[in-house]
Amino acid sequence: MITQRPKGTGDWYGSNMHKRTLIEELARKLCKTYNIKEIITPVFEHTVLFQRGVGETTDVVQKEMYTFEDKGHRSITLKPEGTAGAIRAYLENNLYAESGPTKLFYVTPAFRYEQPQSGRLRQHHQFGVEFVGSKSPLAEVELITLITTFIKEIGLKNAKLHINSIGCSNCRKTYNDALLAYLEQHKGKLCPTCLERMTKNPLRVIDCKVPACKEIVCNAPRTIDYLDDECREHFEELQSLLNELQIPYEIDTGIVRGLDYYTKTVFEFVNEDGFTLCGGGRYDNLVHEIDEKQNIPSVGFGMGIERIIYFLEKEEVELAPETVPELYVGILGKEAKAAAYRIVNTLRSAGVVVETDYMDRSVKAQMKYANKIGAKNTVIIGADEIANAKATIKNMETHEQVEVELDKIEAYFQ
RNA sequence: GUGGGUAUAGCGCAGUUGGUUAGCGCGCCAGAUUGUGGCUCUGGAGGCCGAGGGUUCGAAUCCCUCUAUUCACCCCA
Repeated sequence: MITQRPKGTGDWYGSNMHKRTLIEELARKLCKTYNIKEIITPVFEHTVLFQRGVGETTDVVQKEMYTFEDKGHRSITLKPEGTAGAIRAYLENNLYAESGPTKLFYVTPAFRYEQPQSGRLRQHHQFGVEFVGSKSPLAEVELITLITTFIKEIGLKNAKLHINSIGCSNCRKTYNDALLAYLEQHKGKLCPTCLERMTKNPLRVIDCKVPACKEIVCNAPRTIDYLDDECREHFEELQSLLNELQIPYEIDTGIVRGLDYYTKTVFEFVNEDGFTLCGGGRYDNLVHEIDEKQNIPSVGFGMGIERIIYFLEKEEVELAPETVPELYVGILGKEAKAAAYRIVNTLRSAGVVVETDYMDRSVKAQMKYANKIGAKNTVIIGADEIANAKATIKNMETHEQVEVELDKIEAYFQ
C-alpha cells in the first residue's frame, strides 16, 4: 500500500453501506410524504459563504474548515454543514419566486477538521431538511414530526427531543447585556476561552464544559427569560402545539447551538449520554445575511448518518437484511456455459436475483459457494440438462427438488 | 490543540521473568470414490510481530523516536 485513507474519513461498503442505503431510502420516502424536494449543491463553496453564514466567531469557522486557494486564487471551502449551501442555491436560483414555503432536503458529505472519535469524523454525512419562507411554529412542528417518524421507523428508542429558544437579534441584545453583567461578577472564575467568548460571543459561554464555568452558568440568566413578545409567543405556540400533538419534549436552556445563524427555536435529539443524533432550529436571519435584499424566515435540521448508525449499534437495532440470490445457476462443463448463461439472463430480465459461476469451480465448490452466499435455490446446468431440456431446482433450505423445463424456468420464480 | 489505550495471518485474539521452527479461533483453498451445499474429519496456503533506531550472545517481548488507529476533552452531526 502506498498510502491509506486520510484521518477521519471512512470507506462505505458491506453492512455499513447497506445500513446507509436503508437510512437514505427511509429519508427519501418520508420526504416524499411531506412533499419535500431534493437538492444537491456543490461540495465546496466560496469561503465567505460560511464565514458570513455560519458565523465568524464559531469554532467551525475559526478552526475546523477545510479551506484552500484554487488555481484562480479564489478562497474555497469544503462545506462544513449543509444549510448555507442550500440557502445560497435557493437565492441564486430565485426559488423564492415560486410560492412558499420552499421545502428542500439533501444528503451531503460535510467536512470539519477536528480530532476524530466515536461518531465524529472529518468527513461525515448528513440528511438535512430546510423549510424556507414560514415564520410559523408549525414549520418547526413539521420538522420535529418528520424526525420523530424517522427515528421510530428506523427503530431507535433513546433519542429524546430537547428544545430551547434563543430569541431574535432584539432579545439577544438585552439578554447579552444581562448575561455580560452577570458574567462580569464572576470573571475571576471563568476559563480563558470563556473570557474571550465574553467579548466575541457571550452566548457561547453557556455551553462551556469546564466545571467552574458550568457552575457559574447554572445561575446565569436564561435566554427564555429575555424573549421579546413575538419570540415568547412563538415559543409558547410551539410548546402548545407539541403538547396538543402529544410529542414529548424537554426544555433545555443549555442548548445554544454552535452555529451563529440560529434564532428563536433551537432543538436537538439526544440520547441519555447527551450524544446528539440530530440538531436544528430556526434561522430567520440567514437568508438576509447571504442576500441583503431578501428577508425570509427559515427553519431546518441536520441529522448525521454516521450518528444514526452509531445509535443503531448502541441500541442493537437490526435493520432489514440484504437481499440474497433467489437462484444459483451452477455450470457443469464447457459446453453448457452459453446455455446456462442464457438461462441466467432470461431470469434476470424477469427480475429474479440470480448468481452463477465464472470462477470455473467444481460442482461441489459451486454448491458450497451457493450456500455461502445464501442462495435460496440452486440448479445445475450440464450436458444432460441441455439434452433433455429439463433441470432440477433444489430448495436449499427444505432440500425439496423440483424438475422443470428449461424454457419455463422463469415461471417457477414468479 | 491537550491527554489515555492499542498496533502479531484476511478478521478476532494468545504469546510466560527476553531463548532458537511465532501460535489459537473464525475465514480461505483442497480432499473424504469420480455431476450437488450446511455438520464432521484430514490436509494446505497465508506473518519483515506498524516503521526506524538502541540495549543484548539473542528482542514480538526491554528503552527511545516516529506513524497509524482508537477513546476522552473542546466542539459538533
